[in-house]
Amino acid sequence: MTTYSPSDIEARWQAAWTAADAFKAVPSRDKPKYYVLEMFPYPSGRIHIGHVRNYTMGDVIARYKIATGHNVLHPMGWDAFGMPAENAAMASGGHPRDWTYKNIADMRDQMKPLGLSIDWSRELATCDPEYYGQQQALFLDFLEKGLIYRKKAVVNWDPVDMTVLANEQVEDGRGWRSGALVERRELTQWFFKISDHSEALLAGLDGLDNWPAKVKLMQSNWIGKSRGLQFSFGLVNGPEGHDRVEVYTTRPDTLLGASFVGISPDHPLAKALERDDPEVAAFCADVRKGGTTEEALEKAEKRGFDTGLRVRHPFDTAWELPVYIANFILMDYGTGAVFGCPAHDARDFEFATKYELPIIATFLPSEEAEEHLTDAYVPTKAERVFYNRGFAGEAWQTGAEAVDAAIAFCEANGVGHGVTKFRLRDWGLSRQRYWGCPIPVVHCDTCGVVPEDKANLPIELPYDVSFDVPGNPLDRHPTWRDCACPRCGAQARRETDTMDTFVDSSWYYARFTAPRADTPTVAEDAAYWMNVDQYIGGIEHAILHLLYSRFFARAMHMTGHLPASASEPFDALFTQGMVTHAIYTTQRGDGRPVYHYPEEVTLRDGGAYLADGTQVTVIPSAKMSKSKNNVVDPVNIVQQYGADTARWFVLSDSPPERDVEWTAAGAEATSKHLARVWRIVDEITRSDAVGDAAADQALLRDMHRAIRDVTLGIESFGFNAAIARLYAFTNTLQRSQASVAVRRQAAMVLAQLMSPMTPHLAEEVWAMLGGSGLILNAPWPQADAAMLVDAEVTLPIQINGKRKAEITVAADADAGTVEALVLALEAVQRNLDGATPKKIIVVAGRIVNIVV
RNA sequence: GGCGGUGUGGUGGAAUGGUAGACACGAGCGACUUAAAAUCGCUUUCCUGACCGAGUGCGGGUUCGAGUCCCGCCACCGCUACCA
Repeated sequence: MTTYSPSDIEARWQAAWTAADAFKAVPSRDKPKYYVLEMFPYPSGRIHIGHVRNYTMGDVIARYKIATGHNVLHPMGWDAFGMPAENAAMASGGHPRDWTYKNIADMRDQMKPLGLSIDWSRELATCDPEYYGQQQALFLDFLEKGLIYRKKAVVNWDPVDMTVLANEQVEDGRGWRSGALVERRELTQWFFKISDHSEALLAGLDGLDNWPAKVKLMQSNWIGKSRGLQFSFGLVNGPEGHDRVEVYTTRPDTLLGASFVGISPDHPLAKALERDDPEVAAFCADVRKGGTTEEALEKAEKRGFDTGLRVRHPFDTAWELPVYIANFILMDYGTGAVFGCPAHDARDFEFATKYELPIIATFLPSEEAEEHLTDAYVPTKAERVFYNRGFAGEAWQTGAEAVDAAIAFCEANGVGHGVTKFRLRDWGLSRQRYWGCPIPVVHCDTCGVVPEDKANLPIELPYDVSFDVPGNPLDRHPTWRDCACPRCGAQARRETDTMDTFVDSSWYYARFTAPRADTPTVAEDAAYWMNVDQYIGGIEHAILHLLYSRFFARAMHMTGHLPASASEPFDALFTQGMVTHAIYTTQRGDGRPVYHYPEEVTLRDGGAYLADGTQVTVIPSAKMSKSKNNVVDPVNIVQQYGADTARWFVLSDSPPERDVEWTAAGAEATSKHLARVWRIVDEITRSDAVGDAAADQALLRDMHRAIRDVTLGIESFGFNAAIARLYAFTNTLQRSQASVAVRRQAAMVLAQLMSPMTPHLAEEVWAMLGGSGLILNAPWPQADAAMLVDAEVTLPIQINGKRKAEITVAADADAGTVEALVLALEAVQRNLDGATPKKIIVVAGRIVNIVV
């Protein structure tokens, strides 16, 4: 062979790894274990370049850990349940199962050429009965432990598709697929009691030192802990059965600024009024109909309905406040009722202005400040303000102090009590769909809701279903639904709801430790492999997936499926950025955009043009999207340049947490660089040059520095920095006049340092240079500390902070010596121009600064 | 609205408070070649012929020394949202 030929090299080394069973993970006490996991993919049918980046990062870590003597677990699976499979079945008449397994096979075929160090013997799909049967076992254990319960809940119901929709599937009040107006329906559904663990899930974040602060913050905001006062207003003229309105507030210090009470249209009191008053009913119906999208809410005007009811202020029974039903009050937060304090809340201010309600300031920025407000005054709680209508604490205090004082005062005076609330609500897991894990319970007329016997698991999805009629096919299946009650044996009905697919992904990391076991986990294996040492995935899963997984790990511990030490299952988390690509667009005559494929566009003179010379607008760094014609298909890239080029490119240039832009020129350049490495090595194998000792030393010194820098780069997820360093080391090697023996040694180290990123080329080069065995198993090179120390250092010399000269001195020269040498320099004397230095700062090995 | 992040050459981006622009892309020049491609070498922040000088979004500050720390703005991006 005379040139670098990736297709040949890559196939050969992948076969060698497979033959050696190189990635099979087997527990062993000889080495420390290391579990690296990338978020598993949804089997859409095509891998995306973003997957390549995600899995390459995991692979770099995995291969580096193998080289540093770890026993590595690096598994792969498929998040295989979910709507797209059913949508495909509805659209083209196939079966979700066939569609899914076909996609899995296709994607596996696309992934294998990437040469990832995956233990494929542990592969699983969440739609395998082997997997979801164990998930059903978990469900039953959770149910028994009280971690799951049933309650009525309002859902978005699509009357045409006869299905429940997630919030994000509702667009402008209509179902995203059917376009039908979505109704709010109350259904009895299953819930995980995740809210019981709010405090623990919040506190647990503190220990996650190797998680991005951003993700922890997002979770913390989502859990939403708040401290406030809950109390009730006495109703003066309430309807039958209603003598008070319970409210929750985080600002009890503003109680004397109350000017109205607002209740949600879904509040029991509103519902009571609705029954007798058509006007109230009309208002509530109108509000409920309003769009639920963010934009609609943003623009929605504050609207209220004066019920005519009055409440008494808790501090002054003569003081009465009106009760409004208002469109901006949510039933499912707090108590579904608030007291409005227009002076210190923007929403209440807008509302009060519209309905001409009093605006009473309770605190002001200063004692002299104007009491009449033109806008809500809402400083942060940490700010110290003057309470002109304070009732607890000092006149001058921070909002936080005032809240604490107000709660204490109210409790002492029998007005409500301080409470801690969480925003986090219980996790509804019921989905009225076919392609999901069946909920293993039975409805019996005599026994009620009865859990299935574990012996009957898995409750398998029936294959003989059709999607030609809207609704859940399980609901109308002729036989599957009918079963015997596990308790009394009488004829009963199976639950036809299936589980939210977030359930599937909440414990797969644990299942990977014993993927074929006939229990959800095996204590021994879980104890050995857990926790995940490094988890890698997209920031889009920062909240739900990671929070649910943390909850599941705790619940699995409570039910004996995981050790307590695995309650926080992911020791370290890394969230990687996307791979983007420019969009090329021109305008049609009617002004609508036309998107062009990258291969149709030529770049020249700083502009982009079509073949006919039309100038093209370039939108850089856009998310890849089929409709914008800017998707780069990894399969094409691997065919054209090889997997090593794709892997190297997605890691280079940009820091891993940031987006990286795929450019054809960049891929081309990467490929050339890898070919250059191959050529350098090829030349070394045919050379017999005798170098000089100085060149040998210089090359070896840079080699040891490269070992240090690349090792640090990989360990700190600085893959782009590691790659930059490898370029530099390659340049040094190429230009080196060192002897063949030393250049061979340097080239072998280069191969090792490159091996996590470009494993195939590394193996090839290693073999060419006469390395023994697989480079994969060769121990990671160690930097020799003695080679990292220079005898001399070059220091920049600044005068008043401006660089004016430099000096090379012995590395261990003391400050006095350096100072004398510096002052003697002609360049320094010239720049000083006769002035006397006031002070000379010598930072050893760094810099000299002369102050005049 | 809230929370968070980011602003550095033509481009992607480097820089434990210590020589700003590593490394790469692109561009330019040269060598090799009949020629091109490939390859190799050199140049490439701005101003200047060169020196000098200026320079990390803008304005201040701390420091012997600031891209980095602090204060106040501006712009862009992400997440989140009537959460009482």
